[in-house]
Amino acid sequence: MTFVISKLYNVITGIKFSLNDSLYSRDPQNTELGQRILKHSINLIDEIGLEDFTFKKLALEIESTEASMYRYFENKHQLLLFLTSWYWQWVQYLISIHTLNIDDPERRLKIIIKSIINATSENALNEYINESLLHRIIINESSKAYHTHAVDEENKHGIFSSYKELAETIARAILAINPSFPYPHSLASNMLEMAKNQVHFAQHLPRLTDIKVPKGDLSELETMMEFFVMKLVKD
Amino acid sequence: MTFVISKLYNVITGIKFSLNDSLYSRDPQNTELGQRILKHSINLIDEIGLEDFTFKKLALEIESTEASMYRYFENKHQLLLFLTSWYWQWVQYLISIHTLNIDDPERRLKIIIKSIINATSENALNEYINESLLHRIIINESSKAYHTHAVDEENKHGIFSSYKELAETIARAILAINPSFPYPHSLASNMLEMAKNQVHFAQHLPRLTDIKVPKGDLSELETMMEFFVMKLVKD
DNA sequence: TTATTAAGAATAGTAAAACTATTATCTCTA
DNA sequence: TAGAGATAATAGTTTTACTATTCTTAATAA
Repeated sequence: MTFVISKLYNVITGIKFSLNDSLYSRDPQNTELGQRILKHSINLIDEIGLEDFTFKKLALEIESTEASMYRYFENKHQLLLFLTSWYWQWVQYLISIHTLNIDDPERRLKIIIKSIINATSENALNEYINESLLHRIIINESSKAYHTHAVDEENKHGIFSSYKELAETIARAILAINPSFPYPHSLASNMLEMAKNQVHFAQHLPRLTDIKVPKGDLSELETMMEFFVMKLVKD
Repeated sequence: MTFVISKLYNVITGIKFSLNDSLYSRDPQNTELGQRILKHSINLIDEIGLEDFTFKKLALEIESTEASMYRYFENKHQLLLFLTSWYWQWVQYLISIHTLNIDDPERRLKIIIKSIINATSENALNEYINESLLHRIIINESSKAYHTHAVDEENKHGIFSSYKELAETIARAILAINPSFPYPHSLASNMLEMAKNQVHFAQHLPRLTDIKVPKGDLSELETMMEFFVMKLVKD
């Protein structure tokens, strides 16, 4: 019996990404407490927002201690960086799966758009990350990850590489359709930002958008994104 | 002599906008200390970033007290909201001047693009707001203004109306070119966001863009924005 | 001229956030 | 069974983000 419990203690379930060392003090994916930190921080940030989120509140939720949180992440900003990186790797992973045998460049790009937008509804088959809530955090909080005075320093440590690699993937797909398109990287990053912002606007500042997101249904966003991207990319 | 000093004390110089009541506790544009708060907060936020910025440091800079800062703004988030609102009203004002006698819709939209991008180089003729630094703050920090758990509450109080009115102006200009364009508001907000993000990326995460901003020269951004917008809007 | 008001300064707090350090305990593994 | 690694428990410190109160001075209105 104790054997089962002690074994359970170390079981790592589902998908796990290799993330840059600088995104944590100790990799939370590898321990039970680490996974609980991820799970509950996603719940709590979604619930009260990053500003009001503290390690003390998180520890209370988990029934652990503040000090234990600090063994995994230096501060809540690093935790946010971890969560966003994880998310972008997840999107990258979904794109690679869904475009595996697709040769038509236009179909590829459309699948990429779909993957960016619907990453939330696919299940990572790990128990500690709720992609749907994480998606909401990405929409609401992720811009804070790179809008900071420490961007350059953090960038040197490779903190943003998953985001940049995802943008590179999209840029390549754009060029596959139109090799002379002059702004593939700008369009790629703009697609990612637009996918976030337009949902946020639809939900909070509806005069800033023309789409609706009824009950989280993102199909209007997908139609619009396709319209924008295809009109721009095609000759 | 005392007369001159006491009179100087109350001189309000240059342009002044009427901003929503909820953006301050006491309108900083109306007093000497208020103007110094605006001026030095712009300098200080630009220098150390919003995260490290505190009213204590600001008071030290101004040689006033923390408590006095709180008589103008409830907290630093409200100060950020004030600065961003001021900036968007400033851009709106520039657009209205520059498009005054322009009837050709395409020329109008191009002037709008130019105004959004080059708002920084025009002088407001008031001494307490440095538009160039403020523009950098907008680029680096303004997204934090509406990415907060209190968006809905703040939106109810009309906090974001200058941004929304500016977007509405742009949307109308888009429809003037192509009345059947299906996403005028989304394109308008995306233009504003893109103008910020692409500069930020060029300066800090260059793999996310194709433009360069050498020594703050924004001409490549303008060319790209025109390309994107015109290709999308025109039939 | 004086009384009133408003602006700002000075002082002195508090509560919470954001950490850090130390020691103890517990469990797994060698 | 000893040692390593993970987590807990405890107890701090510093800084931030405020609030409250009193005092002084300047502007203004009667």
